[in-house]
Amino acid sequence: MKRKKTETGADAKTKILLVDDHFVVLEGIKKALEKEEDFKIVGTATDGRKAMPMIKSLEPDIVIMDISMPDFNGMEAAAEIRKSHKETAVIVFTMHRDKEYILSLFRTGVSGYLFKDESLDDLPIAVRAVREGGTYYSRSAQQILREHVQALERGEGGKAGDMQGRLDRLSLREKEVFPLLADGLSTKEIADRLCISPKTVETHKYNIMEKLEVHSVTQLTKLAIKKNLIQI
Amino acid sequence: MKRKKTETGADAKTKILLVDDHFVVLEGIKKALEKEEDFKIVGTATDGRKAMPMIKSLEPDIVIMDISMPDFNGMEAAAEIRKSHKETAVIVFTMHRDKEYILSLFRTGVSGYLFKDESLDDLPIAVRAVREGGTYYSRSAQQILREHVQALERGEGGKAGDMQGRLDRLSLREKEVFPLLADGLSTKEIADRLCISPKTVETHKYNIMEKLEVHSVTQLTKLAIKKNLIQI
DNA sequence: GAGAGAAAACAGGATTCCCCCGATGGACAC
DNA sequence: GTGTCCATCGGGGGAATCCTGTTTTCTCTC
Repeated sequence: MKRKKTETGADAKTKILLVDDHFVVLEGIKKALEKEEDFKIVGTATDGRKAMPMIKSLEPDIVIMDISMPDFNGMEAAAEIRKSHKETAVIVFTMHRDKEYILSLFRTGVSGYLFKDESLDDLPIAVRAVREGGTYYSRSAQQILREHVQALERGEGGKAGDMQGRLDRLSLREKEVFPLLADGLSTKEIADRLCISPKTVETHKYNIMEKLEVHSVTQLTKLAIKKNLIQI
Repeated sequence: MKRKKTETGADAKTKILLVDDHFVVLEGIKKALEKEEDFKIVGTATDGRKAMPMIKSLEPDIVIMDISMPDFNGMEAAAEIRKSHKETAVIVFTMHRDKEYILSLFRTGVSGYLFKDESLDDLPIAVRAVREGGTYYSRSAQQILREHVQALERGEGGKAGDMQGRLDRLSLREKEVFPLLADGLSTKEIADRLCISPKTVETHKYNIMEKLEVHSVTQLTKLAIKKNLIQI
């Protein structure tokens, strides 16, 4: 994504949308970015679901978002954005140092990855890098990526990240049903929430269990906890 | 803790120490409090261990801190502060809505409890309430406390209300069935393993769910993980 | 632009399991 | 010996399960 010089004719400010379920984090990011004159925070949202229509209407250049959020998490949202709004770049800003996350989000094509417990000074730098069409992965994230590539080059990885691969193979809808299921909602409750038939939910459930090769909901729960899709 | 009118002679500003492992949260809190003229943020720390000497040297009136931090978490830090620095009040600012946490911290005598996903506007209000010697629990935290008190008044909780008490009340056989259940074994599998009828296992299951006041196996799973009865 | 493929939605139907209640017999209590 | 708790089992209705289908709508592909 190249810097937009349209709209105002001259250098338009980089439009940024913030997505995080904690207000305090939204405020913290705002504070770090507001002093930069070439940025403009066009909106904030507290989960992925609320963010999607805002991306459509506000057309931000960059979305900065967390991974763990209620209702439609960062993994799902990132995939959706990369699919439906290719002009919008995604910077992930999270506490999760999980290799699986970083690799998975790298594969879906997020442009940046920074950690909440690292300095905020990197954030404007990351935004500028991404605005110019580049990427910015924090030192730790980079290191994890590098180690993975090196492992692959040593031929250790052939089919590594086995479970993550299986998780990635879930369809969008399945990724939506999975955490609800793992959190203990009944077929009917999920059906009501998604406004579909219980029979459909059953089918999704069946397919999810097939794809993940598990045979009980509790294994699903443990998996979801491990992947931080639900909280304990 | 009454407002200090010492030191500067006139109305001294309320001295506040912030403790959170995420810089962005520290910045967010700063932003929410800096505009208040009667507050002064005297320092920040990223975990409980680093915070303790700062409390000793800076003598803050109020410490605002998270629960989950590396090295010396909020629970431990709160207890230590209440023990060694009685003049310093503690406000917990966290994402954890866990009843256990709230009750436990209430017992150790923290003065405030607020959630990260709720409005930041409450934070200055809480600080003022605590400064004047009062307490401030957010709506949700209050509700959880209230429910607990009401349960006690109904005589439901001799000493309980907390999950450990309920766990203790499980019979021997139930304690045996519980982890198997939580680990995802079917009724039949458990029956085979214990050499009893599936129907008996069902009854145990029913009673366990009653005693623990949960309504799905996944909640059982989460509980068992939390109590380290099964591995993820 | 025809065809292949995946995704999402739903239905049928046999089977099994789950939820809730009731019942029995043993142990220990006092 | 009457109470209380524990472990054991059964019944019945309703829900979930496991497959196997069908339909529609996309998106690639060639």
